[in-house]
Amino acid sequence: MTSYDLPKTYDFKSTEPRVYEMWEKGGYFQPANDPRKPDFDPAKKPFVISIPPPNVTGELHLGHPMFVSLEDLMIRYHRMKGEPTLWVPGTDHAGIATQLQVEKALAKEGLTREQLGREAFLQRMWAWKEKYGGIITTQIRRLGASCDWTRERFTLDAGLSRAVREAFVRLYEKGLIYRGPRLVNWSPGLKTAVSDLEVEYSEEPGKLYYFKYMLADDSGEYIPVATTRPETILGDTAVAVHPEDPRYQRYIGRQVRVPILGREIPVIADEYVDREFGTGALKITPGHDPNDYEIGQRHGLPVLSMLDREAKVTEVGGPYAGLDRFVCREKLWEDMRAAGLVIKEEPYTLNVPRSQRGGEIIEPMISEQWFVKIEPLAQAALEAVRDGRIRIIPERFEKVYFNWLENIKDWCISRQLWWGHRIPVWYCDDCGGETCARTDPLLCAHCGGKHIRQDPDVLDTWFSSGLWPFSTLGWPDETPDLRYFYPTSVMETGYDILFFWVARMIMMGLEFTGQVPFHTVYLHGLVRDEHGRKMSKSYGNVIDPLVVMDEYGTDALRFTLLVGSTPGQDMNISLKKIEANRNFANKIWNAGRFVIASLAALGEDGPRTAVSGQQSAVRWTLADSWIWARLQQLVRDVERLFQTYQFGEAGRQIYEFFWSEFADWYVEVAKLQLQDEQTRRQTAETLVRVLDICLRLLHPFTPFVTEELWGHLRRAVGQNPVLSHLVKDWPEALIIAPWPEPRDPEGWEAAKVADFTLLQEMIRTIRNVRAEKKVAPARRIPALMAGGAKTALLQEQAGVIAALAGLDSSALEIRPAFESKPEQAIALVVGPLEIYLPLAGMTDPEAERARLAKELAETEAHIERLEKLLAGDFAHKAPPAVVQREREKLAAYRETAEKLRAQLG
RNA sequence: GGGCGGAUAGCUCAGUUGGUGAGAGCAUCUCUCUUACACAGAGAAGGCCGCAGGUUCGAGUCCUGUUCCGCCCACCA
Repeated sequence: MTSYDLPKTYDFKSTEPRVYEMWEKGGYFQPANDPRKPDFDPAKKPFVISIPPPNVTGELHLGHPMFVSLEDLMIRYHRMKGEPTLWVPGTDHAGIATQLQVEKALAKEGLTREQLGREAFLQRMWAWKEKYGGIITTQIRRLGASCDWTRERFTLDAGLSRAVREAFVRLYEKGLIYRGPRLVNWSPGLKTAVSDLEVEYSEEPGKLYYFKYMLADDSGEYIPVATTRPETILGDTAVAVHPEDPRYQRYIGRQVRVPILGREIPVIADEYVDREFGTGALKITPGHDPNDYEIGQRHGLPVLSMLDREAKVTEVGGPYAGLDRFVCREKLWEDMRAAGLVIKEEPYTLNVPRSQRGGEIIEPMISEQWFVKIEPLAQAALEAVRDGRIRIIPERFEKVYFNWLENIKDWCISRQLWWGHRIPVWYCDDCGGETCARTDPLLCAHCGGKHIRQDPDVLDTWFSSGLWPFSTLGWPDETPDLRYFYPTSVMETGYDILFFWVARMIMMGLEFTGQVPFHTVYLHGLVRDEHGRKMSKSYGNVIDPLVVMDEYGTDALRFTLLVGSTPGQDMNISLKKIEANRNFANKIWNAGRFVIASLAALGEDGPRTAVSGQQSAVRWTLADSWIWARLQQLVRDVERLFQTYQFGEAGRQIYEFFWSEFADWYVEVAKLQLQDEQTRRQTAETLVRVLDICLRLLHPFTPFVTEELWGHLRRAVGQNPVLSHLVKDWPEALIIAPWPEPRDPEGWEAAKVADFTLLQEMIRTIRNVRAEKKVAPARRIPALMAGGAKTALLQEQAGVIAALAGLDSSALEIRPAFESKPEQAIALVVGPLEIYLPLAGMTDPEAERARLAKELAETEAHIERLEKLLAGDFAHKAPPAVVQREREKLAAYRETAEKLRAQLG
């Protein structure tokens, strides 16, 4: 006999690392682990996901478990379906974020990157990456991610750098990349340009400053102007009024004098000006405001840059040169007040642009930058979603996507950083020509001169991530991987990077490969704390996934995230939920222990049973039939839900089935059936088969506990002389076990389910009364039952009923009907059944009558409602099946009412 | 200014072709250490499904309007 000694509580701590190692070493994460199968079976359609590459030195937060759980779930599901399945892992160099980390470390040594120099700084960067780069992938492994680590990539590695270079050059040659001075969002702290997406606006209290723009003719007249940024007065090159504004019409074309500086600038007319706002006159600073820039272009105004890279005033600002922008604001305003130019200040709520990274105020500034002419790319990307080649889940994000692409502006791709892909363009000192090349050139392509210098800037991080789905598969080379696995299948990521990343991948994928990079985009929501607040260190509400995994196990965390989230919807997480799911993992474990233990008992007398010819014509018990039918229904539902990306609902249904039907009911009945020589074997077999299928269904959700338990089950069944045939075709690990196939329901199923459901109702009713009457749980009580048409069922199930309802089976009497109702008994009616519990001394006739009367009244109310319903339009307008169902309900209520009346009578 | 999402039990949330007695987990109350599990079992209580209209035989589910909360985009000084 086999002795199994599994711990009472699932030990995730020792299990998880062992199981993960087994998977990874076993090669199961690679598309074809079976040596007999070729890697690239042309007959099969592969399922492929590119991981959203985390920042190479980033810290693990709940966003990671979210996407890892979802993607691993899909990957495991498809792998179990036997599809060649590939999940490409990797990390992102994350330009600004990573560079900032290293600069911060340098600052502790009192150093800046400028002091170190570009080359030495980059060495530090790489050293940093080597030191911390492995942490995040180790943590992602801990989450159970079944990525193919042999294909791991990094956005700055040689292959991907070549892809970036190729992409840039192609766009350049096509004329889709250009360089020029433009007004861009400048981050003075980071000293780089950032894209529109990297600017966040926040409402903050500020002031609206009113002042006088004096006419230059010394007439003493002035135009009142209001501004929120007085320091930009130093860069003004015009004052604009509405052409039809009677207040200011006479000034149009005249000159006014810039306060303090005394420069003369024109008064211009432009329809852009809103007469209602402020004073109706607008100062124009083309060098530091996007709208003013536009107006300036229209009127041919000069552009002055009054701030430098660090947001200090330039020589344009005359006496204020060198001052910080905010110091200048104060100082200039004071000086203007002294000069009598100030009218007033008003409190005003500003929408302040801030850097998504550093948080400091973004300053619009003119600078020389590289741009991608995005319009043609955007058109193709719009088309791909419009015509359904790409589907976004949830669908409403398609609208958001359209809206963004339809109003897109050119993409500023250059960054004044050092950590990243350097712009592959060289400038010639001799002829001034520009050389853009796939490999570093030695000579100028125009004049052949050798005095060339590479552009100092690097590319926006998202430029390289935009290539991710194909660059990781070998592009620009036509590798076997690229041919077989591209386009990928699903892009799963957070909705917060729909524009940053998803849209750009689609644009670049279409541009460079002519194909969509994936056919489905699945967007998950953000993870928030249990009251829906954003997690942040300052709130102190951060849940650290590592701590959670330590305390509750990875499966609990994964299951919580998977079951608690709906696509595109933010989710609130709490330790309470994780704890509940830790309990579920333990439930799985213990149900498994029970099944395995039941085998051991069977093994002892197994051969005897086999010899006696039990295996022929096994008659399933009601419970066997019921659980099997319910399981088949579950398999069908789960399949449908997976196909429609409703993973959370699928998880909930498996949970519900496993706990409330399998563990709470079937296992309880099985305890009886295992004691009976007649049913022992089939019960063990049913337990094994149901558990097996449940573990397969659960595996994508909770891979560790299911793999571990399945291994134990497989071994135990394999060693069992009676049932070993059950595991003949089980593979060596659950991760590659075939996914349960849905089958159409068989004819007998509905009736068996209905019978068992009636039994459950009856048992619950008896338990309820026992609890109400405070009958000691251990006390076995007698019962009389009138079964009517269900008498045979009840007689057959007497053992189950007695055991689960706590009845004394020697005092359980089941007949079709009773002539007269027993005295001194509690009467219960469950559908067509009458039950009497003769609890001597515990019954109060008056209370009993009241209880029955109340039940009757409720039943009659139901009858009345249904009669009315069936008499109306419902009967001929609703589908027949629905009407039939209501008719049956009505009949059942009538039967119940009749019994109740008889008992009261 | 434009768009989107949420509002269902005390709390956090499910509820996807509208089908007619509204679900889960946690919390609460009562009982039980019954040989898988106290990270458990049995039972109970708890909900004009935001509000107002409409469509329909039938609405938590579809339409219109509305209130509150949140998010995204745009950026009128």
